[in-house]
Amino acid sequence: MQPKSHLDNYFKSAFTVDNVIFGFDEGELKVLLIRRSEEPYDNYWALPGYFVRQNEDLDEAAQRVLWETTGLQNVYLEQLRTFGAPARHAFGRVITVAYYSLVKIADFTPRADGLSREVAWHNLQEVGELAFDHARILETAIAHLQQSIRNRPVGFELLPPEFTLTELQHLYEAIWGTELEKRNFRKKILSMQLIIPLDRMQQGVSHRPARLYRFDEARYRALTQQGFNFEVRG
Amino acid sequence: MQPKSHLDNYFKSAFTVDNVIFGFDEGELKVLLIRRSEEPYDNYWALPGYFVRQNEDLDEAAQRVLWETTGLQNVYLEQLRTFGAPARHAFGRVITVAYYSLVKIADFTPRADGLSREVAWHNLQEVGELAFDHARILETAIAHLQQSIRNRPVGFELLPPEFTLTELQHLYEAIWGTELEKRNFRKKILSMQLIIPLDRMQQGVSHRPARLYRFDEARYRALTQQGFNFEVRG
DNA sequence: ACAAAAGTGTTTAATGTACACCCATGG
DNA sequence: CCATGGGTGTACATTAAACACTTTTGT
Repeated sequence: MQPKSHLDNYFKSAFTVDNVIFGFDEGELKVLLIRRSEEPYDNYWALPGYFVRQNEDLDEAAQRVLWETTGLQNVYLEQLRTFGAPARHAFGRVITVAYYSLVKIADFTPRADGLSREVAWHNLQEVGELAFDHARILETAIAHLQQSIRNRPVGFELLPPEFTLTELQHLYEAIWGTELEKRNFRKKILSMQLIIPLDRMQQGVSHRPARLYRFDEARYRALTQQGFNFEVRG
Repeated sequence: MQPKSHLDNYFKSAFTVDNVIFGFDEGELKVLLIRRSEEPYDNYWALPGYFVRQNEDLDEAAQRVLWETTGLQNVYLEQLRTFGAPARHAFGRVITVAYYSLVKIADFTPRADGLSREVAWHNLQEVGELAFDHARILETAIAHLQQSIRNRPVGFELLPPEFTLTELQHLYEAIWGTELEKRNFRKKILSMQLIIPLDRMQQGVSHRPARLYRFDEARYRALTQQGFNFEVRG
């Protein structure tokens, strides 16, 4: 590093990452929030996030901070957008890079950690006031998710490796807040030939067990490069 | 401001904005680059960008910096993505918020300003080595543009207020690098009822003058809120 | 045998695709 | 009167949308 004096004034900012973790469980779309244990906004519900360290890449930081605030690990995170209004943080200039993700709640047991008093899944409708500009970040994330699931198979990256068609359908329904027609949904999804039927079946349900499928990632990459457009409509 | 000592270490970063300005002229898609007049990467071609001031919002900064480096003003800019690899800047930790835009080249006369030696439009194919990670930022912007023009009427926000259908079609063709069928393109665009035919015609062309249209922004907002999906295919 | 969700096919409507000619203007 | 791009309609193929019943399993 060889700082130049006329630039010194610029090296006085901090930046954070904030994670919007959508959880999908029993057909419900939820968001993971922490209750803060630090000023400012001590005790408020907030998105799990914290400062990025000097030698850390943004994606890494998002992973680490999520781990430190909620105990969640190895979550697929995607950068959403950066929020940087000058007065958004009381302690100085802090811009935040927002990430978002969608995980299957059953796979994760979040717990409060050093940087939070409490961690909980909240129904999207029941989110009250949030710290900082987190309400706006959350809105942006919801809008982005609804858009992006339309044209890219986001769902597959976020569902468990093996899933049933009904689970996949419920995911779309939860995100869009609409109902889809079972036969048409299946026809459309299967016609893309992007998911592979497995020999395994659902276990331990008290009705006819559904077939499990997995996403054909190799084929998806190949098709995408040829200009293929994955598209599911609401 | 009431800085807390245990957080002081975090307030040592700087952030910049970098603008990917796509220009559209005579059916060609180009990108606006500056030749830097400062270390690091003195003399290299780069995206127009600079440090964000302490009391400036990000969107504002993008506008200002574009003005200072190229003389361009009132350009529609949209946030693209933030790049923050720890070693991407030699003088310290600098993350950059990338913006992108598409302007009609004829409307703007960029000129070198205080922060650049030279400003020029480059064909996308003829961009050589760039400063910092700007090549990667440019790639990301291209991919994003190709995607986003599919589902949102980005073109309208970026074309001049009055345009012909052929201009609109050329825009799509330039971005996707494909040819579109004239009749079908028109049918599709007109069937959305999102553009309004004007009484005015093109002037000073040595062939039948084309009708001018303008985008119906109010109707677009109304439809979008009802879940309407603008879609044009390549 | 019943409850509960899985799974499947066909008809109709809407949309996309391919294609060729006349029109208005300037030079 | 010629060159140039503007503008249009129709037939055919593909895709979306609507809709009801049979199958498999656990209890």
